[in-house]
Amino acid sequence: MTPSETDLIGITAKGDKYTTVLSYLAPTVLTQRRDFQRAARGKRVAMAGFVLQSLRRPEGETEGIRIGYTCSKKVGNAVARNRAKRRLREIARAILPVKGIEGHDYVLIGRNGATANLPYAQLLADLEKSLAILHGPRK
RNA sequence: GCGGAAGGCUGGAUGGCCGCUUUGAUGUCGCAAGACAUCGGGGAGGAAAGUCCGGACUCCGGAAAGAAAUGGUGCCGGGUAACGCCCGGGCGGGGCAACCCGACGGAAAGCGCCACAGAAAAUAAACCGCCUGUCAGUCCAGAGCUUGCUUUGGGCCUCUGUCAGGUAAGGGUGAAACGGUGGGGUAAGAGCCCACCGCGCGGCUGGUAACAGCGGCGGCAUGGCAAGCCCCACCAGGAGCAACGCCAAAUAGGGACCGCGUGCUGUCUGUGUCUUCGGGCGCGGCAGCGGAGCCUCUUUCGCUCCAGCAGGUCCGGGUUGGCGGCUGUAGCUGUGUCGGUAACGGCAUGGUCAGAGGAAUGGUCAUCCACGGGGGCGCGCUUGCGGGUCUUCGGGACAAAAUCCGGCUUACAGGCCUUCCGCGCAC
Repeated sequence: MTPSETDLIGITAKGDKYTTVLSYLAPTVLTQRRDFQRAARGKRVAMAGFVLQSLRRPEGETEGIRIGYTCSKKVGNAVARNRAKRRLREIARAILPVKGIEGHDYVLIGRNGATANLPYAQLLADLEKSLAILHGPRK
């Protein structure tokens, strides 16, 4: 995990191969509890299928986009939680490398029923919309 | 055909695009660890679940035996690595049957409890009742007179009451009332006597056994609850893969060895020193004795300590990260064959391809297939049901590995198969 992260940073620093090697830009996944707790203090946007939290990390920490997923027991049993997390991962994989902003931590939270059942296109659109709400006024 | 009983299988399919994880080969980069690319292989379940039992494995507790405590199991025999599981059998209960269900050892070791109701809930007792006797009245006869009372005698036929005794048939209560039914017997009754049933004891026969059958004896003793405590037999040391091992980092001050030092007695062709040459004293090694510690206790064996310390050298508890443990073997399973009623076991042969780790095994779209609802068309007939076809809408049970096996329990849409039972119809 740690070597891949440094490698990724090395290549993005060169800059030029941006579009061809999208997979290089795959966001690092959050695992530590304290990262989730810190992100929870940041901005949040609630959509029908999920809740998005976002926080700009302080200067000097690791670079790149980081993303975490949370599905509590409110979402359902283990099968329902797994399905919700997988759909959240898919929309994050499709949107974040393009629309996400360097140096931010994002946390996607699953919602009971909706995350697993809403149409996929709506989830994609909602994630774009929520990122625009988070980053829009600042620019 | 309808209604059941038992057992087993299955748990959507195909394709396009985009991913995740593991692994093999090749290539590129890199000192290396490794990273990336291309091609190829693998990637949830019958319950993966509940975490309820039994193990494997790992660590901890000095070893073994016994005891106590605690917990569990509980008809008999077999299977198994083991089990509280499975198979077969017995007994009891349910069902017309197929079949199903069973905390199924002991209540004459002891304690405790048995609500309400009822006279009485356990060394039996006696409320109503039934019967016998005594006395009084009633009854019969006589006498007196105030003519409905007094008194004398008789009787026990009828009834009423008091008292004394017999009885437990009947009544009523209850989940349960001190054997049941019938007959004899009696003042009324009663195992008081008899027959059958039940129960107990001992015998024979069958069975490995649980148990069953047969005939004998005993007049009947032993109410129920052990799912209240308990007794008996058997089984269990504790904790768990977040076990545990290794590596690195930073950190904290624990342990081992060396040095100096160390109960008593004996011993040493060890050694130092003193000597009057007998030996004394010190140090060291070994043995014994005593004391202390070592699973809750006891015994035996074993181990450690019995003096600590200014010092020197080495190791490193817990934490974080990484690697291992980690998936193939008491294996599991298909087929054949042999033994066994069966569970299962032996032999031969084939397959065995999840291994994540804040946790992959997917996301999405299309078509099809189950299934459900609506509508159209035509068909059968028991006239409002059956099945056919077309179209449209909905729509996919329960539930996701987390060290691994054997079980149990619980959840589960729809579909499929086999065997058996009862009823109806036809032959």
